[in-house]
Amino acid sequence: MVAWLSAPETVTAMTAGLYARIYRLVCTVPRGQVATYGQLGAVVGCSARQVGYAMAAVTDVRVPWHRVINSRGAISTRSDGKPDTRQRELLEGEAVVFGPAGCVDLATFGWNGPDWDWLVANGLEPPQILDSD
DNA sequence: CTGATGACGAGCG
DNA sequence: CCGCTCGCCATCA
Repeated sequence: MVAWLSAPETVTAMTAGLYARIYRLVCTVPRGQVATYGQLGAVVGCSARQVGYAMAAVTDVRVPWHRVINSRGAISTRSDGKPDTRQRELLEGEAVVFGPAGCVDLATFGWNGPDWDWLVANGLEPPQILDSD
C-alpha cells in the first residue's frame, strides 16, 4: 500500500510521514461521502492547510482526493482561482448532490470519520477521548 | 536559519 | 450570504 511512493528518491522524506497518513485516511472515505480538510487534519494531527497541501501533491489515482472538500461543503478553488470541475463530476457520479450554491450538505453526505479499528491499525490514538477519571 | 507560499478555517463587518 | 483579514504550519527556495 505504499505504491504512491514509487519514486522515494525523487520525493523528500516528509511524504513518507504526514502525507502517507493523510492519503491512507482519504482512502478510507467511502463512496458517496465527503470529508472536510479540517476533519482529516484533526484525525492525523495537523492543520487543514496541510491536508489541502497534501491533496495538491497527490499523484496516485487510487486516492479519492475528490471526496475532500472544504468546511462550507464546496469544492475549493485551485491555484487558478477556479474549482476543479472534474471533482464535482466524480462526486455526482457517486450520487453526491450539490445544492444551488454549489455546496454539498455535510449533514447528509458528510463522512463520520474513521473506524476505531482503523485508528488502532494505523497507530493513531482516537481523538477527543477525554475520560475524566 | 529566514522568508514566502498555500486544494483551509474561524471571525468580523 | 459575501468579501476580507488573520492564524495556521509543513514545505520549499
